[in-house]
Amino acid sequence: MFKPVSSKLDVPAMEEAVLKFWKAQAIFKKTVSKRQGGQEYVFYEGPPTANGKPGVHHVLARAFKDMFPRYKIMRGYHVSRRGGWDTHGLPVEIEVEKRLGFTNKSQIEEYGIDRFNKLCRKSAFEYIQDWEKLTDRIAFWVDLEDAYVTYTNEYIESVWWILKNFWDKGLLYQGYKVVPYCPRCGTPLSDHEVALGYEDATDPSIFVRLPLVDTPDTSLLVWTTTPWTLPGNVAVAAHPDVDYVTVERALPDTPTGAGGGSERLILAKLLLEKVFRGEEVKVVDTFKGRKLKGKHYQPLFTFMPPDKSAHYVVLGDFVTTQDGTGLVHMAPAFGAEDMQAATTFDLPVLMTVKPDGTFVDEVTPWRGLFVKDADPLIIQDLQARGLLFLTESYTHTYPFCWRCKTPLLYYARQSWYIRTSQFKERLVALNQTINWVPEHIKDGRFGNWLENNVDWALGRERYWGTPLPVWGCESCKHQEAVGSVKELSEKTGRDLSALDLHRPHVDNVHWNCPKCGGRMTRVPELIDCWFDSGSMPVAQWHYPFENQEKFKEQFPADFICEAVDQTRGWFYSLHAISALLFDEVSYENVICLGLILDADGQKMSKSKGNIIDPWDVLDRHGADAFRWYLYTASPPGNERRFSVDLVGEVVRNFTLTLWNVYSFFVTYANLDKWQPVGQMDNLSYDSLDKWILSELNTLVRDVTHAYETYDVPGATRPIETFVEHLSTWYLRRSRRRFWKSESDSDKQAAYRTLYTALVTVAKLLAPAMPFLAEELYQNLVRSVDPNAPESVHLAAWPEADAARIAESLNRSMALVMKMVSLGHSARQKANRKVRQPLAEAAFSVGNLEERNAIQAYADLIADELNVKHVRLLDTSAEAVSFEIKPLPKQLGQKYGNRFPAIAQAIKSLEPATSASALLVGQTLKVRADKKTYFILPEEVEVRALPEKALPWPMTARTWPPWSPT
RNA sequence: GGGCCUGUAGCUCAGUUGGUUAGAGCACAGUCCUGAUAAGACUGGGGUCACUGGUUCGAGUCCAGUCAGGCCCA
Repeated sequence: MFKPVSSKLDVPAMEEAVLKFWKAQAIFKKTVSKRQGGQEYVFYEGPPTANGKPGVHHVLARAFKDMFPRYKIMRGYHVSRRGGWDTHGLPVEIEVEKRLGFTNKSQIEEYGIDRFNKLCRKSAFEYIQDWEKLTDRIAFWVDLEDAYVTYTNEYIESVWWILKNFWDKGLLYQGYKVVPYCPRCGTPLSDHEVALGYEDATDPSIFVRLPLVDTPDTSLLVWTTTPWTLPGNVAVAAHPDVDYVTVERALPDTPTGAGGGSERLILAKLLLEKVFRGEEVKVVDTFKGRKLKGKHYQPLFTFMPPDKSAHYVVLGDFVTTQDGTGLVHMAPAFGAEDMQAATTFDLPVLMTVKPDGTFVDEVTPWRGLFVKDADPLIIQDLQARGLLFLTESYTHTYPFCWRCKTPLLYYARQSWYIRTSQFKERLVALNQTINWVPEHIKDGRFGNWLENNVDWALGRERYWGTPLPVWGCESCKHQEAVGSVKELSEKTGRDLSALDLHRPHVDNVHWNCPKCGGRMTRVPELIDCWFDSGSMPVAQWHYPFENQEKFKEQFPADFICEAVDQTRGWFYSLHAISALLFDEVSYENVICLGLILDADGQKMSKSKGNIIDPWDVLDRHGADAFRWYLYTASPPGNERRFSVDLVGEVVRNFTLTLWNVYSFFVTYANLDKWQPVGQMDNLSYDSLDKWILSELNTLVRDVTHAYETYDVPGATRPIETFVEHLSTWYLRRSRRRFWKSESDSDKQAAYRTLYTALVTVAKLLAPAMPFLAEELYQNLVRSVDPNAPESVHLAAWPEADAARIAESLNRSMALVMKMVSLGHSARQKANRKVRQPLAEAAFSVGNLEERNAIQAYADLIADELNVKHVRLLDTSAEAVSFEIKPLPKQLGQKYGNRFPAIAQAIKSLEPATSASALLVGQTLKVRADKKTYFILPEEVEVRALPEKALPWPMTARTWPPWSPT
């Protein structure tokens, strides 16, 4: 006996019961332990920060992360699924700062870094119980008991080992980085902070002449909205492949008395109109930008003598012809691209501005003046010297400090870098071996990001994070990197194994400089916390200090999965670190998820108040429906609109349909005391059984293939279609077989077929709907077979039986369903209820396979339509009217632009004559455009129409007339 | 401002290398069925395929541009 099943289903209650069962029997642990020795399948969990409540987007990621390990376990693989927590970084610090009411970094130092970091450590796990509860409820099976935590000494030590490795290879260096910087607060701002402060601002927009040294009366014309950066100018950039022109223009009289005459200006050809706006200028020369390379110009200002060659034209692809003149003024201290160019071309960096945002003393006229306030004075100066071509104002969005509203400056600060750009080629090549879902990320967003790789800016001037393990001598500047605690102990001669590797403790570790005997002190920086998470393949095992074997076994990952915002985050940091460290990829397959939007397509955010609490969904509709919705609603890479009601639809449409079939089966199987014993081969299956078994095995084949290729909709949507067919066609058509009193072999076959379908569906469903699958499995399998695996998640994945797949049978039944549907439609149109028996349904179908199908299933169709007879029409004899439709695909491709005329000519022929010729395979002769064409039978479609227009719609090659009794 | 993605029915989504009259589910209305009944069958209304232009005999599909939304970067 199966456990009796109510046709009513309380989803959340069922799921809670399954959860209890899993917990009581430690099923998750068994899915790991029972596969010991199986081939390893490696999944990396991208560590979340648990200092905020988990939301719907976390359910999304975890649902997708969960299904593949479950699938692989059913295929016999061993999957560790170790969890992890990301605990460092600015978000944690900001949270604590807010709580303490701090607005400024110096307050943290006054408060004490030690105390501050203790609070951060706590805050990082603020919501850990929420996370654990949700993870449990949605059945994301991940090992949280043994999760790695990025703030542990072991983790940090492994990160240090990586950094030391990079140091030894010469990949770690100190350089300038241009950062958004608030001169009032005296601190750089993170991207996150910059994003808070964008406002519309009006700045000067000026065009300036830079006279060429060796070409008289000729100047480069450059454009800037930050005149204060001009004293820092060291070069001008031009695009090598853009067309530039030299123009000649009459020089107006000027206040300086330089009146009359003419001048020559150089600028991009495309921007002529924008710059001169109708002024008559004469183009005297046109050339590619690369011709300008190396041309020297007279510096605008000479306050600071450059220590390297400067004031000439360099070439760069970053130059655009959107605005300005196509010649870009470069001040490396005040622009990221400028700094990049300075590195590339070995240009000097002129620091004309002090950290408080005022000019240095060398800039004599404006010394001590806030740079933005100096803009008008600089413009005046240029004007007076005849160097100003044009000045106006320009409104654009510009970042301001979110605390104090001071305009931010882009300002060069010293920072630490990793030479990733040196490995660009390898990063790109390795990426080509990764399977990206969706595919466009590989060469699109991620590929572009790698192509434009710049060195990884590693340093952070913060408190709560992994300290950069570089010590420098206070006197001779000698620097050393430290790769382990042991090494640190050896250097200091003290046992430091108990040292907390965070600030401020590591800052208090000193030793004597081996070069000069001076004091070695750690550099102040922490590292970017993305480096922490990207180190996870190594650091989660405390490799290489421990777990050598474990690491080898668990690297690289077969599968990772995160949302698209991780392209430059975790996806990159994992990729970059393993490429530099091992010259290998760290993941082979990756699903990159789109973001979740609210029902109006807006991003969910706390400030908009449009956050959906995942518990609202779980409590109403359960985890299975939630997961199923996420898998089936749209492809994983798409953004998705989300609402609680959409999940409810899954329950009504899919869960309940399947449940109805299941409860029907259990009800009647119990009445008949039917048990799934004996062989399934020696039963007399009827055609319906054979069909649904064929569909079932097709389903197994397709779903398996989809799982193997990380195609989530392909692994789920077909199950919906199958269950729909199982319920509304197989079961509806087979009910009488279950009801009848005698227990003949037909009934046995029906039970066996339905049972097989349900059990197989339960298994196919297990990775996606783990609860419902378990519920079905326990009752259908475990209750009758105590030797079966204890859980569906320990069962073997079904194998498709190719011998049972009959594609032609699948096609035939699809046709039969369509015929029946047309029959119903005809009844409806003619107002003949199904209850009223009719004498005959006659079908006109074209090809032989379809004719055979209708004959084979004539009884079924007759029963379904309540007619005495099903008959095939003999088109040539019975259908007295024809329509000839030219097929554009065939004729269009063959005849191109003559197609419309030919189509017209075909239609104007007498249809009956054409049809009779075509139906016996003859060609059709038509004249169009004074030419003769021979139309082949396969190039047109012959439609048979009933003699008089009947009131139901025709579909291609098919129509069912009826004759009332 | 740049890169990538998205835009098809009220909602969620399909739509093959360009090819007949653009589909499905849900929702709504009507009819039927009823020994699964919070299920099922059929019908109907509902679309300027975001917009503009181009290529083509033919564009939801290809190209260019615009608009809207999203993410990342500046």
